[in-house]
Amino acid sequence: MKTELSKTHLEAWRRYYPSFWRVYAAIEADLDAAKLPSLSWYDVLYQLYMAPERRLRMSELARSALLSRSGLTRLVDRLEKEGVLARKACPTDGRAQHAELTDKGVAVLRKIWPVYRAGIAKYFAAHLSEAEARQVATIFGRVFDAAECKE
Amino acid sequence: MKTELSKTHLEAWRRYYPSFWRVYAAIEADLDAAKLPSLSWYDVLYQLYMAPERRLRMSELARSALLSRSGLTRLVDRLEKEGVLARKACPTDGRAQHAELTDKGVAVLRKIWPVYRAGIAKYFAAHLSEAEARQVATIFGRVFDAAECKE
DNA sequence: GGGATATAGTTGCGTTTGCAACTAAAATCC
DNA sequence: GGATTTTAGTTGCAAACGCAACTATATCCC
Repeated sequence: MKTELSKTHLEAWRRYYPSFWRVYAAIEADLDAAKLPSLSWYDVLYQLYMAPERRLRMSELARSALLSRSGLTRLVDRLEKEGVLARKACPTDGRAQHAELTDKGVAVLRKIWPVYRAGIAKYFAAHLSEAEARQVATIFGRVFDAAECKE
Repeated sequence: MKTELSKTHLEAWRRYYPSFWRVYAAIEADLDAAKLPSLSWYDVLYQLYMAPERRLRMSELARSALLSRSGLTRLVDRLEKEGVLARKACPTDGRAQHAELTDKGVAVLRKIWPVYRAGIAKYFAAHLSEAEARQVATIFGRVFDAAECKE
């Protein structure tokens, strides 16, 4: 595994890293201003929305929503209390729980999305040409896949 | 301010956003495994290291280290307790405090950097050609600058 | 120059998160 | 098939952060 770092690559990181935080904070601020839940909610609900039967096991959800297992447990506690998802025991594995999106969850997702989309457009997409967007997708798709398995 | 979002741009976001979290988590994990302080420490110390006379006002530091003012106050509390920086009253403005990097702070910075650099190389740079790195720098420089002033 | 306003930093408090330890249910192994 | 190990999820606890309120100093404006 190579650990050298060219000046060019370092420069790329030095711009990429803080820009992410700014964009992220700006989008969160917009959601908050619209009295909507934060991106962590959206991430979980969206993963469920995409999943077959709108349900996932807790551990799968933790992985795809980029949270620790304990972090997810607490987040699902809050989401369940709000009624946007429900825990269901897994019929085939007594240890497992499924988190299942409710209709209310779908509705919440649909309320968040316009604001989220506008944030992505304003703080991110507005500064990329179509060609650049394609490149960014390619590059970070690669980065994402490589980071899947640790080390 | 445009808020439409092409499929291409959306796809770019959908790869960019989670890849950042994975890379970030992987680097933090490496730092933690090496019993080194986290990136938030590095960010603050590095900003001071780059600043004239290795010192910055709290509010400047908060902005450049991407933290809220209160968050910075607490972080500087911890850093000061570790002796890697020191608060100094500002001679020209009785309200202001300077955070000033100590020699120990420089030493800590130098201990963190090799691990951080290796993380950037492994999880990020290894997946970008030189040309792509230049483009990423250009693109996210633009994104960063635009996000400077809200709305 | 003195009262109103703005700015710098800190503090109280609540929220969110992760690690490590724990419980319970598979899966493995002899 | 019963003991051991692994896996799924939860819980105790502490760390880190942000918002709103607060204190102290500076600036503005008449």
